[in-house]
Amino acid sequence: MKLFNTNTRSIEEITPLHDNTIGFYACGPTVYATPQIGNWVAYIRWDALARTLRQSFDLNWYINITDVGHLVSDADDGEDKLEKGARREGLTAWEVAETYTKEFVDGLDALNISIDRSHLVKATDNIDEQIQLITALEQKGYTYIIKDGVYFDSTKFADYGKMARLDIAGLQAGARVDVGEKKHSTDFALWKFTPKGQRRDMEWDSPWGTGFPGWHIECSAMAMKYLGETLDIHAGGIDHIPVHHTNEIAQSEAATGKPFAKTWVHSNFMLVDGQKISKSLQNGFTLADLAKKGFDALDLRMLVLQSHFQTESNFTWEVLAAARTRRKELQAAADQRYQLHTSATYENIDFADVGRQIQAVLDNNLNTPQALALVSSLVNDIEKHGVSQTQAAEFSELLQLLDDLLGFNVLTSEDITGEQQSIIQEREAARNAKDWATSDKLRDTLQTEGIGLNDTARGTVWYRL
RNA sequence: GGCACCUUGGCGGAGUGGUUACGCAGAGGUCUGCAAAACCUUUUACACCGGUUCAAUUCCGGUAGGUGCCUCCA
Repeated sequence: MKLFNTNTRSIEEITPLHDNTIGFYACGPTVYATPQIGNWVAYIRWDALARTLRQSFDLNWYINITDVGHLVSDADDGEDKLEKGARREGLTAWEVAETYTKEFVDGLDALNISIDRSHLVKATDNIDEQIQLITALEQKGYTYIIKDGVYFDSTKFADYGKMARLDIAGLQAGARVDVGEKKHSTDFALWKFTPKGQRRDMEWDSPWGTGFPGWHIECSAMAMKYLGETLDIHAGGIDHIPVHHTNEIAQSEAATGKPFAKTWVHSNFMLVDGQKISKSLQNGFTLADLAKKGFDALDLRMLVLQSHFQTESNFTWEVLAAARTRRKELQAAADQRYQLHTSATYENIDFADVGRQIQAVLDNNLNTPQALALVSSLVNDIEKHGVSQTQAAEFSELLQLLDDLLGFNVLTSEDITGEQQSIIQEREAARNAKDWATSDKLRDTLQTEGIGLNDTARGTVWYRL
């Protein structure tokens, strides 16, 4: 497949570094609060990427759980988000991490995100690896120690900020960066010391003193531990480009002397009502907020996949409702696998070809909107022509492919019950007898059971409301 | 202030140097016991101004407006 590589700003063919395996690392959540829709966007997109990659390669996908060390400011001062969250909620940092890690995993389940749950790796389970990486950097002379921690000297890494195209001089001229004791504004903490006389919920011994790892080091340490020194693909939000990914590249490549990742992909932001998601606007809706309004998490999945990952997208409740309708139409088409017709009157759809087309557009820089356009055209054709019994196998194969690639779980819906089948037949009999009262009453009965009916030329077709 | 991006029909959102994207929503009609579906029609989509070209929404330049990052964030 082809993918836009932020590092080169061009679309490139993905070819595995080793055998046929793609090592894929996506930056994960800091588990200190309930994830909101903006957070989910990236994981939904990376899931689509993963599903597409699996069609061609063996995929080895990891996401980190940042359960320590993410400071409230990239300036390396300020508090650890976990410790702050803990104080806010009267819990320990460990309890906060556990609570929100569970929420994250529950969300992955609801959104049908296909990462192996054992590949969700925690920063706190990999402290030794982080210390080892810092040690390697220290031995190569990239670090220095000041009062509050061990820092990476960004000026010793020649290509610092290359991917982000940072204008270091411009950054340093800006008055907004408070350098503090750091030697340069772009230097960053590798290890932070627990302040004298304090105790943190989360702290570890290290060669430099008791403390905790910086935010950036965990990603490098875990990515390289699980996937090797050079990753095939590293993903994250576009906001990570200038600081987090810039620092990951610097510390990883300084330590190994090898490229950290071959391909970098970045997910653009989703706005809400055209504005950025922020606490003050209270527009950071959670999956629970969606559920309260009667939406399924998969409706959000549809909304997100309707736009391309590199473009800025927009969330409104109206758009979410449109996405829900679109998803239900897809489900209704899939449910016709239980209602195959025997008539030769209707045109056969070339399901295999549709599948190939969908794969092709996804292989072309993960064009999910075009894939969904093809799906919708297919849905229209199915509504029009139905699916013939002679095509049962091809149709099932295509539905399986759609579930594999897009993850809407269309194959999980069950056939209607025998009782419901009988009601449909009774209604047919009533209609033939022109007993409209009975006919309508039976239709209402099914409606209360969540089944809608269409009386098509092929006969009555049911769908789930 | 520095850097980058965007501007497509009521909303969302692809794509293309000359052909209906697609979805949702609205209006009228055909059909139907009704409903739904289907079908037909409909509201002359590509910010504006120039340029290149036989031809630009699609390439180039400018103008206007918007957004993002630089500061927690996907």
